[in-house]
Amino acid sequence: MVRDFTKELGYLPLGSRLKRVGERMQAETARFLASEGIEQPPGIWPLLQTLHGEGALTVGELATALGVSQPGVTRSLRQLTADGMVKPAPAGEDQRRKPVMLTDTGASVVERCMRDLWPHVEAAVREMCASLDGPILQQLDRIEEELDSLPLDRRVARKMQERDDG
Amino acid sequence: MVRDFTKELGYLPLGSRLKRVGERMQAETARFLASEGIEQPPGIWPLLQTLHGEGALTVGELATALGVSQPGVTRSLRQLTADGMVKPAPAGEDQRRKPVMLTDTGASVVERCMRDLWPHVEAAVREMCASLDGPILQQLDRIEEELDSLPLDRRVARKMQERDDG
DNA sequence: ACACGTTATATAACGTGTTATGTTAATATG
DNA sequence: CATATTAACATAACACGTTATATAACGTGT
Repeated sequence: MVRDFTKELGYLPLGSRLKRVGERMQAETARFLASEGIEQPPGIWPLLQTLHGEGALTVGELATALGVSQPGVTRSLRQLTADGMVKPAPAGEDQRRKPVMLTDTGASVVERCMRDLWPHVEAAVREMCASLDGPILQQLDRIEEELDSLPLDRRVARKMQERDDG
Repeated sequence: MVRDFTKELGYLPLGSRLKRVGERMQAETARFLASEGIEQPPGIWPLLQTLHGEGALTVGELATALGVSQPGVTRSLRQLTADGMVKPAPAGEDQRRKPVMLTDTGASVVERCMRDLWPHVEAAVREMCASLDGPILQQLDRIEEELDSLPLDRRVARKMQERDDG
């Protein structure tokens, strides 16, 4: 068995470990969503949520708000447009600016998530983190252990079940 | 100005935020390393460190130890071989297995990092996290604030300077 | 009116991760 | 021994992020 060097090097690999744990949580959340019939990739939700909250935004505004690159937003919007989730919004005077907004379909998908799914995801994550305390490295250790013992999609599904039972 | 929805949704976007902060720290560490003449991408160091600690490992052993996909390891090793950092290791009886090990060049690069660079990176990260306390979401908020006020490469460079001065 | 600098977005190219698949070697089974 | 199954790794294809660049639109100064 190979030693796990990331645990031996203290704070040195903190960035790497944060990234790994984050990706793992995103993947497990996506697995749960897929089981609920929602196939959008994990990274798209900050964008959809922001559009839902703000109404119409341009590529650049989204990129700045989300802290991602502009071509990445362009690409995501191209896909979401093809999926019928977003559409061009009424433009102002400046023809360079291309505001977009959610379609009715997109809005109803986001609203369904906000009403039916996110509360359980949030509760499952919060509950998993509730007993965590101390330095961030220790908290990461513990989150990894928790996910090893019960992945996030299973935790959320259990939350849904409690709701159905209660 | 667009509202930052990730901060409003509590624990829901924890995975996404962990990933973002982790990537940011990795990018800033890579910037520091580049300033020291080391151009290996951030993701390669766990692999190099593991080879340095273990001697020779196969693709599958590395993939399992690092928690990444086997083709990803294959690709990384292809590049590292081209860079002269790793080479094939003496094989056993099983002709399917292709163990690799660090070259002398690779080992000396890793050792230079371990001796001269990682201690400062680790100290900078540890110092940045030293005053953090409480739930992980709050710690992430604080790390982001710390990185906003002084990026990691600048923190490490400062650590190097203190060493030079002291 | 025109020249030039800046802004907004699309596109190109690249890097880095994954899953799926193909090939070869080794092992298990009847 | 022959065949089926599994293991190990390379390769193919794709997804998703980035930086660099191209193009169009806009603003400013002369």
